[in-house]
Amino acid sequence: MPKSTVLESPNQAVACCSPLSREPMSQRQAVQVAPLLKALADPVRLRLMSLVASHEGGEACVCDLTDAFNLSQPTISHHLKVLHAVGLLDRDKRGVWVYYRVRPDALANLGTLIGSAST
Amino acid sequence: MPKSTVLESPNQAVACCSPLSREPMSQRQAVQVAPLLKALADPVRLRLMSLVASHEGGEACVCDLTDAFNLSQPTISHHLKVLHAVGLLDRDKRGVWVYYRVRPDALANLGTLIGSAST
DNA sequence: GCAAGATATCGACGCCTGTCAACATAGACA
DNA sequence: TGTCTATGTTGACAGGCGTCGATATCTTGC
Repeated sequence: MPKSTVLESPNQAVACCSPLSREPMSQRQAVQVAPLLKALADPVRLRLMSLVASHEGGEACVCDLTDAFNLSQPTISHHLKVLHAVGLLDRDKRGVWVYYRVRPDALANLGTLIGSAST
Repeated sequence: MPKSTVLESPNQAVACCSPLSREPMSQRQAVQVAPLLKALADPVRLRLMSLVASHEGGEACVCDLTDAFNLSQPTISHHLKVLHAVGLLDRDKRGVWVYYRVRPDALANLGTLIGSAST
């Protein structure tokens, strides 16, 4: 049984932070949030997130995604792994296929932290 | 050589894009937006943005910022240049001091693009 | 003019990252 | 069992990035 050293995904850490412009961000917060943005800060991963999010049913299998790029399958798999590691994508294996789905609240929390667009 | 290919700052490009989850992002859009996120995807630059945004008057001079980090002055200057290059920070030199200010709408546009996830 | 201070640029150094080819794994089906 | 297909992992490579010390540029004041 794992001990309770929490080891939460970066996605979890964002919800606790007030918007960027609200007050000076602590180094700890910045170190937690930066990996999330770094995961998004790539054209391929941005399109992957968008493709998955806008795909019918809110999910897409890898075979759908690889066709949209002129990249090798391992490269796409690598990018999906990065997005999954930081908690932006959920992974669901059904039979031979693996379906990815945008994690609820992940993008919303990030958007709030950056823009506080809610105002 | 190409003529007047407008050369707008990445900041401008974000406003035109619909939210991530709305429809599949084009490669062109992704290539335009990624640099903005990449500029934010660093703990030091995240804190710099936050420090400037929450500083009194909405602006801060470099001397205020360097004190908040255990980093050399050239390093801070480099990070500020990155944020300024993508249009996230405005730069205003007054006398010997240089004041940085968060560019209006920059963070808001980014937040809107990222957030507003699938309802 | 010169000196001092604030900020930017340069050159170099390790480290990280995106990409691929090759291989590995795992399920479906005969 | 074995083969086929979908996906992940490994190892390697080039290029990008964060950091620093040294240096340059600019502004104020003498």
